[in-house]
Amino acid sequence: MPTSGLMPRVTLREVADHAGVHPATVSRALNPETQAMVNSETLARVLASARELKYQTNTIARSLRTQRSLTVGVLIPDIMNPLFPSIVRGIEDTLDKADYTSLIAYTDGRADRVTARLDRLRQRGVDGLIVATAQLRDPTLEALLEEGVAVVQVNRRSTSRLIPSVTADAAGGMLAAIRHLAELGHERIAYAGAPLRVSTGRARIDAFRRGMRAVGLELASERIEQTESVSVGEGARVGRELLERDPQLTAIVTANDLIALGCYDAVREAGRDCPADVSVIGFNDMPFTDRFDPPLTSVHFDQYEMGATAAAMLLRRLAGEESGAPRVELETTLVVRASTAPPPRA
Amino acid sequence: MPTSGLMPRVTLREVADHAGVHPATVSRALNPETQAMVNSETLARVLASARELKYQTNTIARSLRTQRSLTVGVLIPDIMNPLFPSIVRGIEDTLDKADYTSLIAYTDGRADRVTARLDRLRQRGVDGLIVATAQLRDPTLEALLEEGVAVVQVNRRSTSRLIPSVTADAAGGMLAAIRHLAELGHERIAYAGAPLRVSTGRARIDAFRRGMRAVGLELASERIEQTESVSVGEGARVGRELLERDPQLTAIVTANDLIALGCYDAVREAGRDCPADVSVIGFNDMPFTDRFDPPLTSVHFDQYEMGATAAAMLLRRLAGEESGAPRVELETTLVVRASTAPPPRA
DNA sequence: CTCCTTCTTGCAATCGTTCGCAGAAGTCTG
DNA sequence: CAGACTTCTGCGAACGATTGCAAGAAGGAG
Repeated sequence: MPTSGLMPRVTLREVADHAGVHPATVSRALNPETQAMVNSETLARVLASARELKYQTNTIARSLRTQRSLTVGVLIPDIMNPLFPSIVRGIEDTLDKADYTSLIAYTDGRADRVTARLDRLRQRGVDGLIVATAQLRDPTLEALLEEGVAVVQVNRRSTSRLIPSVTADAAGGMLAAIRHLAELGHERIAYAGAPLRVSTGRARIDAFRRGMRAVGLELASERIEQTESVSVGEGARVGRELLERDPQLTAIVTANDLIALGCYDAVREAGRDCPADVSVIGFNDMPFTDRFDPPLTSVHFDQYEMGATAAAMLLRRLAGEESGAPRVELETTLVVRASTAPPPRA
Repeated sequence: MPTSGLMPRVTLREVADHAGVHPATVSRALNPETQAMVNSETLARVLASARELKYQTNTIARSLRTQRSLTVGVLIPDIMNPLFPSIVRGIEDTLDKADYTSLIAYTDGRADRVTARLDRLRQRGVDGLIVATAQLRDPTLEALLEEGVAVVQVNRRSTSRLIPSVTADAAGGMLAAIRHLAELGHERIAYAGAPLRVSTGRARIDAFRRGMRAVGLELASERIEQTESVSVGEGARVGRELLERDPQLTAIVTANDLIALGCYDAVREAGRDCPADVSVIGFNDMPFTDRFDPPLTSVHFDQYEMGATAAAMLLRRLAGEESGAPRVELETTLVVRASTAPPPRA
């Protein structure tokens, strides 16, 4: 009859009986907050009993009583995108230190799944949420805000200034990318962006435009295009489009490493070479970019750190220590590798 | 006063009052199992009330009462290893269909963290476990088995034949890899393996030995070495070692793509070229291997499928439909890319 | 010796469900 | 029309912890 499941078997009551005290006393003895209330002699006895019986608090029972689950929901668009494991890891580690556990939910970028996942998480009684799926205009998030749910956005953010967020500094990264290309001598620079309905898409195209102006280069609308979704395939499609519209372009700046990979394909299909004929720059500097062929020049930021600070912000909020809605922007730097080179001589 | 948390606010009792019935009736009406017990008229009324009040069951309360959390713990050595996101995704998707949720825990491959994570999961009352961290001799797993906990191993497995597992067919993959090299004309083939304390390390070196014998090639012990851990750095170390011991070797078969990447580095450092001078073959065929420089020839298996079948096995076990301990081996195939070529002419 | 603190512990209610048991209708059979 | 049977719903006790309240003991002040 091996079907005991993993539920902890020894209860508070049993420890109490063993130590000859009331369950309430055991509860107090085991909780650091209330430990001071109990006589040091009894405390020792209770602790000994607990250890002997290998007592473990039943989190479920506690949560029911205290109305706090010590659990945080994490909404991720797609775990297959190599950007997210590092972020998740940062979240996980910091929550862990505060005895919180994270419940991760994947949405595949589909809005209907967002609500479904959200309901699921709510049913499980999460105390707060970290959301990496924010749309620029996101009614779902605003509804959560209305309800007074603790929410923090990571990587992407919505227009609502009331929800805290941790994002990467698009302006700095883009400017560095464009400067780098300009210094190499590029002039006809194209942009392959992410969908405008998410903040990263929006912020990065804005940053691209400003950056081009800043270095005094021409902004031709035929050299700017967005993908429908963030994927290698879409990147290839847009890359082809750009190369067709302006065969003279010598560089493509992208909003994302996956899109950049797609552009590699497009360049190759057009019978050209990266970086000899066309330079390509990515964004995010996801793991293994240095291994690609050619190694990808990309805008880098600390992804682990992004997750960690988002989690820390949420914890502060849950502890009631923070009531504002800070918008943290993480520093970005350009990592130059081999996908960028001087333009071919005309 | 925005601190309501995410706990569902409307309770069964409120729905009952609204519908003019007893809470127990609402409970029965909402549970598919017991729905048949309630009169269709009352059923309709209760359902209407529930919908109107947007009732959502409080999973925590239910779990406390039923002693089942509908939660499964997943132990992963390292989420940063690109092999695991796909597996996790497969697990997640199949659990989801059965209304189970997964609690993911990362161990960083450290044994002490395994027990800590396990205690954590147990406190949270998981119904079963999917373990990707198994050591070949794993007392922890055996202890769990003793306790009658439902456990399934994925990717790696321990020696205990009592615990179900889903792994990749090492023999088939290795043989295909060696055949491929032999056909290209290689003779001095080296092996860079994973640690022998995990089953993948053990199984793959055995498979390598058998494969070499099968095609009639010499098995020189100086051309066989294992890493201490599964990482690019360790792969490079072992690669260097192998190249130093036998500078004449023309191919390296590895137990893992990360190790293969390390071998790329070692080959390059030795002033040689892959694949012109040294061919390299990986194992796992993780995402983006086709993007590496050169694109990596690797032994492939369906990682998503691996996670999915492991989850399905656990679910069956939890439903009491399965009492044996099946050991599923997933088919492996060699994906030939550009890291393998004929050996240089002597 | 009484009154008032301070410390320590026990009592019992509560969190939101589920489920065994029992009872109230209603139906059927002979 | 009595008795047996089915169908439906309510009652109340769990599940395992936490916590406000009260009470007993001990000690000090007046």
